[in-house]
Parts: sequence; C-alpha cells; structure tokens
Amino acid sequence: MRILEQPKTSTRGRPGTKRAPGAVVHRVAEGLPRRHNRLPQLLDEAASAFARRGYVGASRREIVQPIGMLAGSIYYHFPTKDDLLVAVYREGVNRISEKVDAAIERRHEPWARLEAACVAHLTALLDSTDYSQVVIRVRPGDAPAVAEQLAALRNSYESRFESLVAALPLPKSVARRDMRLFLMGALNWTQTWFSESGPLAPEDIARRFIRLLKTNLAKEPQ
Amino acid sequence: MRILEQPKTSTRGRPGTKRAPGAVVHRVAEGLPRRHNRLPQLLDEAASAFARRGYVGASRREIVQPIGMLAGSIYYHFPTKDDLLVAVYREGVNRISEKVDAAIERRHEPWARLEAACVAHLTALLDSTDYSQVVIRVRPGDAPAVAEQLAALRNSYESRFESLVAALPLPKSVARRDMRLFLMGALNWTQTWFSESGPLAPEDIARRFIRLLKTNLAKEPQ
DNA sequence: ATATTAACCAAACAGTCGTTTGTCTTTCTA
DNA sequence: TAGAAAGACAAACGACTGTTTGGTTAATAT
Repeated sequence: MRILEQPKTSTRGRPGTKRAPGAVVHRVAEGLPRRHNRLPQLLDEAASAFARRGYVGASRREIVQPIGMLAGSIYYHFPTKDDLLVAVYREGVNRISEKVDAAIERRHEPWARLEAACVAHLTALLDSTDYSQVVIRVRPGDAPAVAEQLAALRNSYESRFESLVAALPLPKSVARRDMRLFLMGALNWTQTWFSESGPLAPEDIARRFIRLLKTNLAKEPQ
Repeated sequence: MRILEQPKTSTRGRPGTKRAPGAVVHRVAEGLPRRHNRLPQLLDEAASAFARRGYVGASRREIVQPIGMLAGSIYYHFPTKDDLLVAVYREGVNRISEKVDAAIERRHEPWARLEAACVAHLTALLDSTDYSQVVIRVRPGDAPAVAEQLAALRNSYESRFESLVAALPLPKSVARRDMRLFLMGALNWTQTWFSESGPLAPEDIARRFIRLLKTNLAKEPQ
C-alpha cells in the first residue's frame, strides 16, 4: 500500500522537529495490505474529528484515541497530518460525487437534474457521519501546504454543478455563474444552522431552495 | 475600564495551568483608561488574526506580535482567550449592525431596504480589514465555553433580516424563513470564494443575488 | 511633590502539539 | 517452516500553547 507520492517539498505546519531535507521521509509500505489494517478506521475517525472540530482543532491524539491507536502510528500511513487531511478530503469528494452522479443519472429534465443533485449534495453534507462534511467545513487555507490540492479536489466536484446549471433553460439576462454561486453558497451554509432536531430534513431544504429560485418573488401576493 | 463581568465558570480551553477556583481571577482595571492604552490596537490585531487564521489557528503570540506586545500582557485586558474572542465578536456585530442600519435608514420600499441591507452586509464581510469578518468566519462552536454568547450576538444581528424579509410583499406560498436562510447563506458563503482581484465588487454580488431571487427563472429563454 | 495605579514587561509554568526513533509482534510469502 | 515485511507500540523530541507570577514604568489624582 503505497501512500506517499508527491515529492514532499511541503515541510510546513508546526516545526516540531525539522525533517532531513532530502532524506527518505518515511518507510513506505511496499507489499499488499494485510487483513488487520486499521487504515479504514483511522480515516473514519479522522473524518469525524475534522468534521466536528475543524482541521486545526482536531489533534492526532484525539483522532486515534477512539480506536486505541497511538498518535505516532499514524505516520506509518501518512507522513504528515496534512497528508491525512488530503486523504480524507479526497474520500469526501469521491463519496459526494458518487452520490450526486447516481442521483442525476436517471433524470433528464434539466431542472429535475439540478434538484436531484442538490438533494444529494445536501443530504451528504448534513448526514452526521460522512466524509463529505469535511469538504465543506475545512477550508483549503486551513492547511496552506496542501491548499492547492484541496482546492483542486473541491473544484473537481463543484464543476459538476457548472454543467447542471449550463443545461438549464434560462432567460438570457441571467448570469449562470452567479446563479451557481448563489445556490451552492446557500446549500453549503446550511451546515452552520442545520439541526437534526429541526423541522426540515435535508432533502426538504434543498427542494425548497430550488423552488425559491424558480419562483417569481417580485410578484405581489396572490 | 472594567472588562470581566460574568462569573467565570468557564475554565475551559487548554488546561495549561489550573486556575484557583474561587480566587479573584485577575486584577481588574478600576480607574479610567489612560492615554497610552493599546487595547484598541490589541482588538484590531485580534480581529485580523481571527479573520485570517480562524479562532483556534490564531495564537496569542501571533496576535500581539505586530504591536510589540507580549502574550502575557493580554491578560491585563482579558482573563482568557475566549473572552478576547467575545470582545472582538461583539465589536464585529456592532460595526456590521451600524452599517446595515445606516443603509436601510433612508430607504422605504421593502425590496430596496433588503437590497441596501445586503449590500452593507456583504461589503462589511468582504472588506479585508474588518471585525465583521470574524462574525462569519468563526463558528460559535469553535469556543465551546462562550458558544452561547457568540450565538446570541450573531442572532441579535441576523434578526434584522427577519424584519426586512417580513416586510416584503410576497406570494403566500413563500416561506419567509426559508428565503432568509437562503439569501443569508449565499451571502455569507461568499467569504469562501470571493477574491479582491475578481471581476465583481461586493456590492455587485449582493445586488445580483437579490435580482436572482426576484427573477422568475422558471420562464423559458427570452 | 507624593502616592496610587493603569498598563504593561520578563520569564517562567505545565501541558499539548506534530513528529521521530527504535523495537516488537503479527501476518503473509517463499 | 524460515524469513521478510506490514503494522503497529512505547517513549521521547523540541517547538508551541494558554496561562501565571512578580516586578517595572509612567500617567494620574491628591
């Protein structure tokens, strides 16, 4: 199981100990993974911690504590905390992408496709134990050394919505970029105020937002 | 200049050193403030640091370094880092509230009032050196010990928009709470993608979002 | 002019951070 | 079944964290 790939020019973060500049940073697993491999659990806990506490707020020790692992052991799997974040973030992008793709697959009408995508997006975002939360909660700038990687990952996901909006039959005066940013922003911000005990389920919220967009609010009552 | 008011039951955060439970936590300034008082600069730098790096990401030493103050000196003004955050947060709420109030003061048409409020809101949010950024960037949950205070402050500001939306002449079918959350979410999320070098100024974005809301997108092209 | 005190400085404290090193056990392969 | 490597543990490293303590200086009121 090969983990480290990029040249590791990123010696950022807290300079607890300086790393030897050109040396091999960490022994990298070469053979096949074994049965008793806690990498999946490690990623699960990291996702949970990053989603709940943010990237800087989640320490390595509190990440591994629930599975009885020691903080140093993470370095067998990931050479830095930043790399662990990238792995979680990538998995988050993959999962939410799959859900969205599956949701729009069998729809054909452009508005129905957009709505299905938004429902899937919001469900993933607000579902309490999902990697996808990290993609929204953690800003790329929170880990400067890997910020570009994170931004690229997020972008590769959000570009789907460009296509979905591009397919809509809209009045010429409407700037589609504005509309996408408007809609996605409102959806992403739900993470701030959404409560599971609230009256609305994630899919309701998504559908209501789409409806609001389509409704002509300038019209007088009734 | 009296700073500490609440009973200080919150001995949270990193337990570097335990505080004596019932003892007077800190000598509190009793007399009038003096001329050479760097409290305003301290607040400025704290706002800047919290806005740029987040609450947990900004250390006390990096906050005071630009004004040549030492980390320990903050404790003359604030008994904990959390209290410093509350002060910055409160100032942020005050500033953005004043701007919004001033903007809507001389407007009377409901939609014009909402638009003016959104323009003021977004300008404050995206203007690079303002306290108000902290109100959006920092989540109340980032400082659990004072989370309720922060939430209450944010709420006292956002309630303005409830009134503004309530005054709109809307079709009966429109849920005003949804609409408010929709609009405010989209505005607040701009902090994530806005770039000063981009094509749009904050006030343009706000106006375009309002226009999008009012436009009937369900209509076919032209 | 003197006493008071606001507003710091200087230096340390204990704890936590991300990270490293060396060792050990378990699993797979030859 | 022997050897090798996967996947950790145990313990420490130095830097950094929020916080405390005691002393210092300069502005203010008397």
